[in-house]
Amino acid sequence: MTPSKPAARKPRRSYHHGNLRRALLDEALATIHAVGVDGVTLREIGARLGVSRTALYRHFADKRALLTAVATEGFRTLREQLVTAWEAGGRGDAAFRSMGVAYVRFAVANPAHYRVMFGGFVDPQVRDPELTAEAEGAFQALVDALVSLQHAAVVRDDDSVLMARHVWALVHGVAMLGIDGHLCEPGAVDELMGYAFERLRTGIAANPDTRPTQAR
Amino acid sequence: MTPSKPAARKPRRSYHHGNLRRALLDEALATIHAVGVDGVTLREIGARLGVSRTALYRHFADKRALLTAVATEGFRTLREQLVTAWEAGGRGDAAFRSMGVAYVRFAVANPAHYRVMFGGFVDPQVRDPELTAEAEGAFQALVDALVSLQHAAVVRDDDSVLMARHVWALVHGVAMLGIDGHLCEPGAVDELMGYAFERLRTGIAANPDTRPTQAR
DNA sequence: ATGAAATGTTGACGATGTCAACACCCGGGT
DNA sequence: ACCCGGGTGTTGACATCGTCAACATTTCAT
Repeated sequence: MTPSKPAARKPRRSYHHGNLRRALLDEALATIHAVGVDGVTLREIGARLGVSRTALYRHFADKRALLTAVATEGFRTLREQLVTAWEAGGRGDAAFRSMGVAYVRFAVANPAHYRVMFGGFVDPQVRDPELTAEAEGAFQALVDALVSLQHAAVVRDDDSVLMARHVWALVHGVAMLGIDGHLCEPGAVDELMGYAFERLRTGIAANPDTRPTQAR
Repeated sequence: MTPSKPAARKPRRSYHHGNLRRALLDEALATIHAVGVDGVTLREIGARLGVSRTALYRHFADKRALLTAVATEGFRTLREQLVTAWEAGGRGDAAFRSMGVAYVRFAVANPAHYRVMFGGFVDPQVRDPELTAEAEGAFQALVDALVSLQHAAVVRDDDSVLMARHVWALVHGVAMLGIDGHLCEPGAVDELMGYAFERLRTGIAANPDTRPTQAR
């Protein structure tokens, strides 16, 4: 590509690093956040940690495995923020909305990281089991909240998953459009989220008659 | 990365190629479709066209410019397919749903191309004007359809844009989740689309009273 | 203490994007 | 008819990158 930076080196006392795997993940994430995923270079990351290029190969199979691990951690963080928003918001209607806001905020605040999670850097067709598990964990936070919201209504599990997917697709779409600059006017993301959740709210607990399956 | 293919060369009679720019775009798109965007190599593409690497630089500033052009064409064909679905479907309720299906179908049928359009391969922060225009054209197809659907109701323009963005985020989210394998069960994408559009339908033309003005 | 396993290093290789310098070819002005 | 300028394609070279093989060092179990 284009030129490169001088790469600050950091010495280290012992031959072994201590916890290189952890440090590699942190450094990779920092780099992704700073200059995007294309700026991630095994040599540069190694240099920054005062370690040689290829040291990484004792902890990850290859570059993609590193990015997969970063993506996995992203899903974990995302789930934590979703759960926090849900619980801090009082596990009610407003809390659910607040989950959605937290989701989009995570994506917009860490666009490059979010892209690593969803941008196909990871997954040609073989899905990493840890990544899949963590991604499903984040999704489960949505499902749990929805189920909790509907405790009064009689709903089949399938419907909860479907609703959660609906919400997921929506916030994911808003996040992606936001990241890609398709909602460039200031406040457009928030406005859209407000509109979408208002639309959503009028159907989750209140109107079982608008459900297609008619579960009553 | 890993190995590579022998790269079929194609001779050519005249020194000049004729329409290399067009051929480069087609070949790039074919490669993207076949092996993904990481498989796109200037050398390989050149070889396939019976032309030397760097020939590309007479038609595009660099690799990214090529991908940007591919993304631009993606938005153009997407818009065409959306408009076709809308018109062929009779410009009514069903046609609108059919637009959504067409959108998701385009993404799922051409995942790698779709990723080039949205995956941030293009846009560090500087948005290409042609790309932006074409993307807005595709979005406009949604807005137009929505406005047409609401010809009876009294709606401000802002609301139409907002609704269109809502729909866009939704189908974009469904498409992305589908592409990324987060909806892996067969039929999950269609099921989700059905559910989401059922939800959508009950609010576009019918219920002006569910607009966000009043709470609860 | 000793050998094995874990961890880190160096050297090398092929592939890639890109630049500079050069070669070819077509069309318009004389 | 000439020629010559700009558009188009080529070759050579370079820096960078991911990765492998072979080697060095450290840690740990016995």
